[in-house]
Amino acid sequence: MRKGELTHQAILERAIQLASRVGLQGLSIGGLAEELQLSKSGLFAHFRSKTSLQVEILEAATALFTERVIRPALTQPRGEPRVRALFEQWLTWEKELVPEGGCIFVAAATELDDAPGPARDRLVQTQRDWLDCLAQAARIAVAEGHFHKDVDVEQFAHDENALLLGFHHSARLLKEPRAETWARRSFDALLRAARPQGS
Amino acid sequence: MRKGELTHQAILERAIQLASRVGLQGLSIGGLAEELQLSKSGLFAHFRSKTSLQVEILEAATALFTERVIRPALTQPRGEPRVRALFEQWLTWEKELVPEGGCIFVAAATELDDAPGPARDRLVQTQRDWLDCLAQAARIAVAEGHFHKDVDVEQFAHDENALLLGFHHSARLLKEPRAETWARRSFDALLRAARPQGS
DNA sequence: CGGAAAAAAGCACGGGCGTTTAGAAAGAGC
DNA sequence: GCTCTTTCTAAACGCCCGTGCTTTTTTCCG
Repeated sequence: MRKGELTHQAILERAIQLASRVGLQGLSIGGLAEELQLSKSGLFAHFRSKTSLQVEILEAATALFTERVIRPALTQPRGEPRVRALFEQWLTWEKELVPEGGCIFVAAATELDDAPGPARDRLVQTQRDWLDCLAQAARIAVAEGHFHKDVDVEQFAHDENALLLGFHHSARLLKEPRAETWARRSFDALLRAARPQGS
Repeated sequence: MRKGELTHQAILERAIQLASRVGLQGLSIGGLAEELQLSKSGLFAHFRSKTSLQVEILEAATALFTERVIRPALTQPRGEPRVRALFEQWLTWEKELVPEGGCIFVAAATELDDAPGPARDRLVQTQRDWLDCLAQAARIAVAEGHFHKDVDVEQFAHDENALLLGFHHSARLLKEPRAETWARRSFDALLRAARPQGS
């Protein structure tokens, strides 16, 4: 009973890496099994279908994301510092994943946007939660007086997320060295505009 | 000699639609042939391999994009109006493609970012050209005095592109009704910041 | 209209896919 | 240490993939 759960976890860990590179659809059970030195059917037995494997990958990735990005940011003081930390943690998350394919959610987003099903549903929920998290941090910044009263926190969250997508695009596809600089500068401008009376 | 070129074109047209939905990798020759009521081998004969089919799809899509997005924008007056037009034309392009999977370049970007090869190379070139185009429009706006002198036009182009990616994400994955409003509002803010002395 | 050339179809291949089933190896608890 | 259960393997399935080869159909031109 313990051994099973252990390999199950190990499979998911490796699957997240592989899926980041080749996508959730591109990931093949045979290929994943080979990487783990496991038989195809042995691996398959852990998940009843490829779809549920995909869903479990997304769930495991969400848990990892929460721990690596959100939790550290929550240790920062309420308000702008925490807003900043969320952005920085995400950049770190993406950069750490560079060798293995970048943020899996970004990859999955365009892959699943036309593919109805449980995997898509799960991804949508994760993305909504993430945007809510960003918006909530901004809301707190308003409450703390770090941002001015009429900042539209949902718009702010959307803009912030767009910058993250832009970074992914520039860094991963175009291999643009200035990507990080650009992302930070844009985010600074976003913060500046949100603060009371300009800077 | 003429008939061949005709079907070749028809194949690419439909392939762009299909690839927008299922991706360049997900697109299968058999599936495409069936949609066109053509034999698999008959279709295959037009392209010597799947890779070159993918490259031709990207090239055809680039031509379409140039005609539908860039050319109309170039009819607008130099400076801010043209910058605006590029943004608006892209939104139109994306919205027109909604029923068939959204902008193929956005889909291909995350799909190919870890897949070295001719298709990726072609896509990178297209994206660089697009960013250059955005930057050049901004440069003209600076020259015309619509934007202030020390606007970093490459940063501007990057930010604008990030907003477009954000729109795609919100509209296609999250089906967010406010996506378009958000995108326009962000872009307005971008323009406002670029104009001499605030508004 | 007839014959050369081009285009499309038909068929078969080797291989990988997701999935199923039956059985071997390994682990757990008494 | 034996037994029962869990975990893993081996082999096979039907299916679709990209890709060649051969043949038939269509198109073009003198």
